[in-house]
Amino acid sequence: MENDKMQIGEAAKMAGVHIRTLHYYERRGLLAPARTSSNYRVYTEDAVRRVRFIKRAQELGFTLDEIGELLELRIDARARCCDVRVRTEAKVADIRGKIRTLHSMRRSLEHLIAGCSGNGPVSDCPILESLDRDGIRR
Amino acid sequence: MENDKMQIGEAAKMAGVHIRTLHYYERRGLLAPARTSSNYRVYTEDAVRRVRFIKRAQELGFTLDEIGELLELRIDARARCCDVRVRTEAKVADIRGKIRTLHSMRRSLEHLIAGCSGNGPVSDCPILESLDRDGIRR
DNA sequence: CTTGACCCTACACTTGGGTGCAGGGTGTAT
DNA sequence: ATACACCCTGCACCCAAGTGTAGGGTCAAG
Repeated sequence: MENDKMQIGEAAKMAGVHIRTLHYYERRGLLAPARTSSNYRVYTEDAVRRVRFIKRAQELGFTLDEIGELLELRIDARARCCDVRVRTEAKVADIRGKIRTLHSMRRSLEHLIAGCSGNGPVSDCPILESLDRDGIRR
Repeated sequence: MENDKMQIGEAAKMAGVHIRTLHYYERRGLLAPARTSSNYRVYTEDAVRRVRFIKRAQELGFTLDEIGELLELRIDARARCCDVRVRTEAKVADIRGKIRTLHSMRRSLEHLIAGCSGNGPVSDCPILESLDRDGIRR
């Protein structure tokens, strides 16, 4: 019955994070574990699931602030599914923008590489020359 | 003859950066301007070109450390063009990896959105449920 | 000779997500 | 009773690439 109560070390291990990360999430308001009489934090399996939720949302590109909002939405009974959907769509748009930027960076670099034989002294290097002379090609 | 000598304010304006950025680059070892007798920094047009080089390389995704290496290569007479090319190719590989990660993040989020009607209370939201339950889909 | 624009250094602060360490307390097994 | 693993707090530090601010010094024009 009480076997899902654990100390911070075990909770950290189960969630796959550092103890200090749990401290940190608590400071950020993402966790609020109970305490024993000797002031030890007590975590439940729910808390561990919550931490896994946080890590997965991070992998999906959400910041801790955004994750905090998602967690609050979950608690707010008036919140609607579409609130979550809108945030997720905004994050997708965000990611699209990052991908576009990286694509143009990659194109520019590939262009530079194509103009470089790889031989000769660095003084003749067309890559360095181009960085000297040109703007970024988009 | 001496008309390419300037103070930090003018150099910053010409390079399109903040004065404090030039201080910072100097601390990072990317610049080493001469000094007047009253300890004012003196920049040449070469220095301004160097700063523009730095900014362009940053736009291409190089860190200041990597840019420092590129600048040193330029000075090293034994350095060969292919040294620069190798670094550039590594950066392209790096960018490819970032793009792949972002693509998988986007796919996962789009998958979540597709499963969400946008209606109903948040307690039924498939997006939050999925974050609770699943790992990231790649 | 004073005003204003410019410069100097050193230090602290920012964002985001933590990590490290010191100096203490707790709990249990031997 | 003491060794050992575990926990607590608070402060400082890390990365990158800067920005902000205080408290001074320099220089030219009016």
